[in-house]
Amino acid sequence: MAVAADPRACSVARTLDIVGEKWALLAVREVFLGNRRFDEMTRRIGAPRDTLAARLRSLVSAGILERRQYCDHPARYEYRLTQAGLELYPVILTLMRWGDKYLASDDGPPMVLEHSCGHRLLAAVVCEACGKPADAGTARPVTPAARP
Amino acid sequence: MAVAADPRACSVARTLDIVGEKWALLAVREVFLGNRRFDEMTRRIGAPRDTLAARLRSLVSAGILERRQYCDHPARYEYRLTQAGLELYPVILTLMRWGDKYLASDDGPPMVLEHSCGHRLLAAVVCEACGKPADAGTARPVTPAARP
DNA sequence: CGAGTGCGTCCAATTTTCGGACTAATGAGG
DNA sequence: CCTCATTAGTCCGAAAATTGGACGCACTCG
Repeated sequence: MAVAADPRACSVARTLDIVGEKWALLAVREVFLGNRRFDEMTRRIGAPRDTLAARLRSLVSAGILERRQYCDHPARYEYRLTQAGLELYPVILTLMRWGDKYLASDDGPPMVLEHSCGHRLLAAVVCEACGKPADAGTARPVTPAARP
Repeated sequence: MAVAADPRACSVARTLDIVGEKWALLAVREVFLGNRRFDEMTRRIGAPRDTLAARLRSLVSAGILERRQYCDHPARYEYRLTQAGLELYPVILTLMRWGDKYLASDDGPPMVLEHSCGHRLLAAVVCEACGKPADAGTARPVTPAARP
């Protein structure tokens, strides 16, 4: 039998290497909320400027944000979401939903996604076939069969 | 006008205070995969034993995991998901899906969720009313109206 | 007895984070 | 002209967290 699998190489771990840190995801949240500028972000997030600057650099180099000049003379930059960044929405939404449910939320969701039909959008776990939302009860984790 | 809102109090930030760190979420992933024991976790996750021990303690005190004795004499403990922990599944799933899509995944998803009907479960953004999955195009972020 | 398993703790060295001060370029107000 | 405010960072020293490896203890198995 093979030796015990060393650190699992998995998509969750790889993703967390990039965004698995408080400030990173909060920076992405801020951009979603429309605050694309460094100063505003530090204020709304509460992160040390130093740390946020480092985080933004790594998010840019990971292709999640794009640093774009919006003013010439006192060259100023802002951050925008790339396609990859936009698709982090479900991650942020699921985190928010969990927090809304389990952590006293005296202020409610900081943001709401609206469907074209005008209703709220939620991040849910749904069945590929039925399309129906699944409760924890109806779900069953399946570990990929061990290779022979 | 009020002074610029200090660090936003939001569910995303509160949630990340607890699980917003690589090892924490990876520990939860391992328990989902059925590895409830300390030693096995350190091996599969690749975290320093010290750090993992600290993370497990904080996950327990946050009510996400439960530390339970499974052997008397050489008192041994294992970790199990509470209800709150179980409901982190969507978070892990969305992270996994993002990683599958954007980070070269030479090994595929490390786990699959199965619906009671036998099909795969996916994390999707769906409309609260229609229940239909929404593409990025049909979604529009709405910032809560600024209070007067 | 000696080795192995399981769940941690302890430690010293390194790395990160923190928060406040500081810079540089520009515009606004008096 | 002089000063203050804005914006996007950088620099710094102190404090905290992380790391990896060694160690401890309570067993069991052969």
